[in-house]
Amino acid sequence: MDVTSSAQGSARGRNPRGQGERLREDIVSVALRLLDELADDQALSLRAVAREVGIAATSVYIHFADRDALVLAALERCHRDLMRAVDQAEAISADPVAKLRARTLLLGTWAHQHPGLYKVLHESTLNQRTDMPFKQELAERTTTAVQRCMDAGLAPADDAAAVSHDLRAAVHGTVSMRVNQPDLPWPPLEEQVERFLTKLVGVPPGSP
Amino acid sequence: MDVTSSAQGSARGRNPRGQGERLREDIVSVALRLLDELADDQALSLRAVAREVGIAATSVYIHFADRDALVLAALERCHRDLMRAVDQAEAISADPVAKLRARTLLLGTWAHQHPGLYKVLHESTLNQRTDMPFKQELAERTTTAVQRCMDAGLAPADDAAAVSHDLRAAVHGTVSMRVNQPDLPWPPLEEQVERFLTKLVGVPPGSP
DNA sequence: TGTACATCAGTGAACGCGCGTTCACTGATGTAC
DNA sequence: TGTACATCAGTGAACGCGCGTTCACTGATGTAC
Repeated sequence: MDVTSSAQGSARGRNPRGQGERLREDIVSVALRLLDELADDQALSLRAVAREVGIAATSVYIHFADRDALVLAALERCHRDLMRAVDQAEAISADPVAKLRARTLLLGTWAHQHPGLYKVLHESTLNQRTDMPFKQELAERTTTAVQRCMDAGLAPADDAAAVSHDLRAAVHGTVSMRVNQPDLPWPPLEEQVERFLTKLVGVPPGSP
Repeated sequence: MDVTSSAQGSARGRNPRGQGERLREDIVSVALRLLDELADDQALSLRAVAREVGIAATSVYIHFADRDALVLAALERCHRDLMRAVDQAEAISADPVAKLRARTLLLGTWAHQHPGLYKVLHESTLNQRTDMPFKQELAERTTTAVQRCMDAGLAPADDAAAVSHDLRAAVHGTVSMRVNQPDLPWPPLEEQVERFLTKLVGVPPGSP
């Protein structure tokens, strides 16, 4: 049996001088992995994170004030990564409708790949305990994407914020149902998203 | 200071012979109240329930095999009560569209009144750990309500199951967003539900 | 009518566990003189 | 070039807490004879 390494597999040495921030990144990465597995912010223990990183529990306090600060930092990185992925997906086409579709679908597939993180980000009780202002960016960008479709005449002119909210609600709803009851036989997400886009936003059906 | 009563206020005496089941109902009631406050099934402790009921923690085991069995029993009663409320709301009118609207709105207002229970019922990790077959009834009845509108010619004939799923997803989505971030300025639920009914189901707008 | 016994509705002490957090500490590496 | 000192990146023991669950038990009430 390998004595030099613990549960997480790779042995951790002390970081060189000036590189103490590396540990912070490692802690956040492990926290994100565990949060995705647990699908519940309250279930994540600081000690479990430390154990998995391969450090003493007390070392977490070098970088984070307390458990909640750690979870919040993890969710902030999670959100940043997600935003970048959405931006990339949108960039594949210049067509406003294709952009809106790509962004919407990416959110759906990301949730499918990271159901636990999706739940923690949008449904954990941390939302009640502290507010996460960064989350608003996602909503604003969807409204921008909807507005683009209207401006280009590809969707009937309307209150973009209201339409965007309807679309986000519908997509969040089906994604939430799929994430929370993964064993039920759900219809294909693509077709449902297409219906939401045509019925709620009013974009032409089946455009590229 | 009143020594005869504990935190919950009313002193509890032993139930008379043959009435041992009363305690079971009391435990479930308290569990529901705490679940609504906590909004998280994992956060509910058997000991907290016992404390609040005014009994020894061990007494819970007389009626429930373990903590999860208690939570499941509570959610089953919660669901039963909710179903009855929905049925009552539907009964106020004979018009299929009014019925569908009433049922949909009641689910929304119920969630607003019991945000914690809504979360536990639909978003808690208990959904992953055990399945709750009774929940399917709610979905089926919505599909029935949609089908009625189609049969009466009040909505375009379509796949009622798919339309029902779209409607439930949209409503669950906006309710979930409102419940999880209660401090954000949400637009009126009635108007949004009306949009979902007209755009997703295709019922005539503003009918009584 | 009396009494032994069964049943019922609970109780109290104890178990081992993992948790968040505090505290004083270690030992390697750089820096001022 | 040597050495005292500061800084950095962490550690280990300990705290008190609430938890789920097990176990042997109590004391009131009904029932058979």
